[in-house]
Amino acid sequence: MLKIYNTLARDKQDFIPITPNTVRMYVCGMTVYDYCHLGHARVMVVFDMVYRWLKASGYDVTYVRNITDIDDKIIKRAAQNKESIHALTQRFIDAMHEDADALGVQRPDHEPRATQYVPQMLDMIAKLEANGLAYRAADGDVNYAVRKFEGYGKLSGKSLEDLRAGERVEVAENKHDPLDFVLWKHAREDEAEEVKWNSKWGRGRPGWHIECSAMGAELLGKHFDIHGGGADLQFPHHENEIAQSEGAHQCGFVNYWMHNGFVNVDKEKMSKSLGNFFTIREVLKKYDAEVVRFFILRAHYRSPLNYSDAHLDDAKGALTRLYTALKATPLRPLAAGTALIDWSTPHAARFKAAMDDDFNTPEAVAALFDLANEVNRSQSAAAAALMKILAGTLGLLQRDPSEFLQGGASDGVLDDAGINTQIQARIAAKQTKNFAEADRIRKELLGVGIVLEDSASGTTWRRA
RNA sequence: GGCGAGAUAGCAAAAUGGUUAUGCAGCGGAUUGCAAAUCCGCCUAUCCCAGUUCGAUUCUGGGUCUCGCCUCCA
Repeated sequence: MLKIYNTLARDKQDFIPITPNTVRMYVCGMTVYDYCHLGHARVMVVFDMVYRWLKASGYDVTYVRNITDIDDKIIKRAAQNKESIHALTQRFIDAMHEDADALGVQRPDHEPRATQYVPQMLDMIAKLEANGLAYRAADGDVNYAVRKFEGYGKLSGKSLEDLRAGERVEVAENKHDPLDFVLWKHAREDEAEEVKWNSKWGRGRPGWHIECSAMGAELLGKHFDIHGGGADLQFPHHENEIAQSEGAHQCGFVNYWMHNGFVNVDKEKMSKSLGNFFTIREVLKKYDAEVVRFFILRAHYRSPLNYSDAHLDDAKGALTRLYTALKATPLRPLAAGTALIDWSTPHAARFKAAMDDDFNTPEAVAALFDLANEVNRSQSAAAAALMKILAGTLGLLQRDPSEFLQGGASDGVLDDAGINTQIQARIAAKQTKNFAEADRIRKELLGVGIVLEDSASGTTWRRA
């Protein structure tokens, strides 16, 4: 039985889908005005892992991850760049897809863009207004009346009183309550026509929170199973989504809320404002994308994940051990697909128990290492095949081992042919017992990051 | 200030009311021409103080420290 930590309950709960064997999942995606950083990588990889595990568990999953392509920062950036909103967002959507593909992140079933669902949002705002939960303020904005929604604060555990008492809540005269948030922003003179839509409340554009409520309902229904995102979205974004969706539809919205932890740098949250972020493409210049994916999955998704080169190096070494085991043992030919996994075998059972326990990937990975040990010891083709299939449910170890071990950053000094020439020269030297020469060649290669490994079946190489 | 999460060996990171986490690093052995890889064995832990208990790293209370949210944030 799969258990999921539900932020709403602050506890692990048995996962029971609304419709048997079916899972409908929505994850808050990116605001596309810049390149994705490692924090975004974590959300994508974590929920890709969830998506894969749900499918491996036999569920028919519909996964939606939205794209926010209209918002203040986008408008500002486009103006700075003197380019259209559409050109800007399309550029960074393409970049995001490149990054996601590199990290082995499967495309969600739907990637709705906010700008394509404005009518649905307007519809929803109208419902909220009809239900007495929205009002048009003096400045022309349509706001959500937080005080009118009874359950406000149930996700984040905050009470309206506490929030109001907080020093950082701004007082805005146009709002009935400082915590009221914008559903529809009135059009501003200085903004491009491209960001203005007609509505019964006048020209304008949607507030941020309404897009997720509207697109979730459109693509998954008013009531669905899982909603995910970074822990920083818990409040106010997800709290507001609940207020909007339940307020408009007058029914339950999401059963399980999942929030992943941050990527930190020196124990501080990686963020744009602190300037301590690393973009995915920047990191991928130094590290293999699968190493980055492995680095993310080696920690539990709710724990903080500290980023540093030392940790990436460590992840690389660990992943190398797994691929080395696969390299040494031929796989028993098996068609892909989890239907062939015998979950009763000890390693598979341990792996499954770990994954079913709130997606405990560190424990699942530990099972993989134990399996690698067995593979190395027994040279069992079946064990190697099991290892690869289990890892596949995490999106790992699917490449040819040699590609992984020999790939990566080449310093350009030697190509494969050059390396093989050196290896042949060393074999010749060894045959004449000229070990000094053989060692010299090996040392020379090591100097350019090539490690030679002799075995009964010959000499192979990998990059350090 | 309000609310929440967490403190595990040199580093990273799980789990557990008593019994091996796991990876990297380190040490010893096997193997190797020597290495590397691999195998076998070993070493280094549970922030502090009380309490519950036959027994607590695990539960309870207090403390210290760290981080996050309360403003855009994945």
